[in-house]
Amino acid sequence: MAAGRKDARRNYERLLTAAQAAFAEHGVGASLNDIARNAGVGNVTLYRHFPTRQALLEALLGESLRGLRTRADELLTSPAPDEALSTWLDGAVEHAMTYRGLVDALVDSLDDPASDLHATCQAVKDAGAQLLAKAQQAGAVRPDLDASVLFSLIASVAWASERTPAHRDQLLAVMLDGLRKGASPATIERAS
Amino acid sequence: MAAGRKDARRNYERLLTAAQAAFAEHGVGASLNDIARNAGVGNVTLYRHFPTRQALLEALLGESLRGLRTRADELLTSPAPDEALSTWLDGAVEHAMTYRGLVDALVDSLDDPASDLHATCQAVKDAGAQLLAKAQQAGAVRPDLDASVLFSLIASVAWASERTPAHRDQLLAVMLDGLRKGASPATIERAS
DNA sequence: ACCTGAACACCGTTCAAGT
DNA sequence: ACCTGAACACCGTTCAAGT
Repeated sequence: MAAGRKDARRNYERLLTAAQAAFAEHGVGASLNDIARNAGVGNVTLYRHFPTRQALLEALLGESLRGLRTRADELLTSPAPDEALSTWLDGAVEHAMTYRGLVDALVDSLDDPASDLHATCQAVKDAGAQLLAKAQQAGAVRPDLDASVLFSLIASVAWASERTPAHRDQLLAVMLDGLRKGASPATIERAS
Repeated sequence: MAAGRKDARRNYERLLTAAQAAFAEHGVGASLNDIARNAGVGNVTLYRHFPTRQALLEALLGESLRGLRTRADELLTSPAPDEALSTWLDGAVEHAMTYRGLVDALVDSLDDPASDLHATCQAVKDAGAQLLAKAQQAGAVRPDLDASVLFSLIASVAWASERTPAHRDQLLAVMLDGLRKGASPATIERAS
């Protein structure tokens, strides 16, 4: 959004403001027509600036989500890798709960290289990978997990917490304890 | 569906068959108009038999979901409460993954007493409650959890597993280990 | 009683023009 | 260049009639 006509820039900003309000109120499934109308703009103008819903989410949340990577870099210097990972996971879950339904979009984007949110989600996943690896090297976290599963864990806790906010702390606690190398071995017995 | 006109009964069956196929293919968000059309029936006929989408899901899955309660009763006699709970949770997660998006409907129904799926979800939750209590009494599971959180845990694992089936076993393993009283019980007060 | 086709108010997306 | 109103094909839901 560097150059361009003055009204174009103004419309871009108006659309972001309206989208932020709509997503906050109705979740990420909010009507795009409503967003355009509330921005005082034709619906095609919205589509030109943001070809997909993910593009809108990326514009609104990309910077803040990529901030999780910076945060991970800081936490990598921590002397307690277990605690560093826990702290980071707590923040990641919080970010994934920014809007209702956001976590669905994030998970879908990670699978879809064509999504406008893909690179951002990948950055979050990579940030988690580093903290996970360090905690695993320190023997604080079970070794049979990779960053992909860690992303799923964040998403699952965020998804459930979004629906039942009162459960958030306990869901997180169960996940964190489950990540730690327990006294009981990792393998589970499935009915055969 | 005991009495009624012959064509009404036939339409009811046809709708269930079409709904099952549609949900299996497109998830629980499948078009109701499509279901009616594939059943060779007017759309209003669908609405009369099944006033809501949840009513359709209840008709398709109610019996099988309530089977989780019977299964829990059986498992209550097991001498290993920890294993009994794990086995039951594995099955509950499986049931919640029957259709794409089903877990969303289940969680919503539990919160909403007016939902046609509410009683069924409540039965599942109650079934889990018994196994959870027994495992907690045996000291095999952390005491700071109730059946409501357990339901959220099932739902969260089912939700993530549905999107990434390859993660299912590991997500379940992390949850099960997190449920167990770990060697690092930060949140658990010890009575010594 | 039980059914149906057609209408209604939405949705996302794309069109043909306007300045 | 950048914009807009109107159209298109959908959706769930409800209508006015039909047998």
